Amino acid sequence: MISLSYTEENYLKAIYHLSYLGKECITTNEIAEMLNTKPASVSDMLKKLSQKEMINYVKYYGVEITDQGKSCALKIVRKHRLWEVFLVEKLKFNWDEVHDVAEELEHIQSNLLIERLDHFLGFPKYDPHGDPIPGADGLLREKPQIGLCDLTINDIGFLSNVKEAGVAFLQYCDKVGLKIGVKIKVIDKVSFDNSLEIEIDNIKTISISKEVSKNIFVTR
Amino acid sequence: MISLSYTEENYLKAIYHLSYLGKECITTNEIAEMLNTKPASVSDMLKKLSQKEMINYVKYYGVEITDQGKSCALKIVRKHRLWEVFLVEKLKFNWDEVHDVAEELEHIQSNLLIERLDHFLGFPKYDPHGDPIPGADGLLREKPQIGLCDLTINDIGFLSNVKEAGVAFLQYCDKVGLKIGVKIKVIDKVSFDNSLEIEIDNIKTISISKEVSKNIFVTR
DNA sequence: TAAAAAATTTAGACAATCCTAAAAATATTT
DNA sequence: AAATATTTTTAGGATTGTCTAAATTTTTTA
Repeated sequence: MISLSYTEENYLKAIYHLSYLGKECITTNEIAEMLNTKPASVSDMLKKLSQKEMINYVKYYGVEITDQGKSCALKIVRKHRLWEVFLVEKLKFNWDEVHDVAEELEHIQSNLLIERLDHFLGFPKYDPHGDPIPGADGLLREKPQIGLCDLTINDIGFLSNVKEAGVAFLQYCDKVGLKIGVKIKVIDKVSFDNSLEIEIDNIKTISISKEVSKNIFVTR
Repeated sequence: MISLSYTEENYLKAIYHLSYLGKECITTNEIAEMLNTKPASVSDMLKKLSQKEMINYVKYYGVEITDQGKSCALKIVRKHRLWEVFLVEKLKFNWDEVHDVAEELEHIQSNLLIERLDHFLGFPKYDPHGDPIPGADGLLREKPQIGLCDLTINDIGFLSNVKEAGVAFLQYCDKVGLKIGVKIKVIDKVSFDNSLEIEIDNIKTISISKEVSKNIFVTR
């Protein structure tokens, strides 16, 4: 088992997340932006991760994660999401408070720890934001989900996932009643700005902007 | 609040633990040995910790922890011991498995996390080895305890603490039935090698060496 | 398609932390 | 108290990861 430093883990995770968005090729600038660092630092690190065969790196062209790299990244993601569940379910954190702490906890090295934690939490399948938790086998089982912005009038879905873990966004969701599991019905779509009028749990109707609807996913 | 790096925290904690043993002055070599590093590295770090006013450092003479340093160290110790309780109570670790993981977890930076963890665990006063957990106020409340080796024949005590967190020692304790809370009665003391014959919980009688009895503490 | 703009990499420095080897200070022994 | 031994510090170098500035490559634009 190849071991990665704290920093290498963070780079690999960023590359994983970027490649997860369907991009075929990830650029140096994207990584730098995601990690709040400079492109020059990214270039240095790409060489190292390439040497460790976590990525395929072609100078000036871009980066692609290898199977080994993906497997390592998924282990980190698994830890991150399990810790998020712990923080929310057991320690009563709000879903907008967990990210930074989980960002630290995900680097703790102990298989026993993480398997026991998984057991303790009752083998959860999703984290507090609705993201799937990779299994101990390193597999990510996804449920098919649709962006709220892609629904049409009278479509119904159940809120399954929010992308964008920012505090402001999550607090906004809390405020208007957008929680994992609520039933959402699209009442109207304003073609001018692509804002949506939606009904939540048959109770209340609110209007949300395109920016918000892009970050919310539902299952049908 | 002055912030310390992961490494600085480890040095400070080592200095705290060494000074806790009643030493007035801690030497470079002792620290190096405790941290499995070289004296030269220790000298470098002492300069830094001295600049941050965590210690009083007199070249060639030795080191003394300041009030500020002690307060920082106690926060780390608090985190370490709370995590140990979590691992044993909630995740069903054995007491000989917790040290290394807690050694990592103690560096996670989040007051909210540690206060919520404390709450979740029911505000425990002692860790799985019987060591007192410093309060959120940074105070360490101790119970008076006596080394098992200092008891005399027919004395009775309750096992409250084991020093020496080594795996081998803790597994030995498990094997012979020495757990926190058991009642110990001194049956005989062999003057030749200072080994003890003790009765545990009125049930069984075993013989333990001086080395073992030195690491076991009881309350009366 | 040639020039300009943007992205990327390299070169060289810096900070933290570690090390080895040598120098300096302290402690011990005779 | 001088010689020896031990401890501690300094000097200088390695490593990891960061950065800025300059050089290089790719992309865009005119």
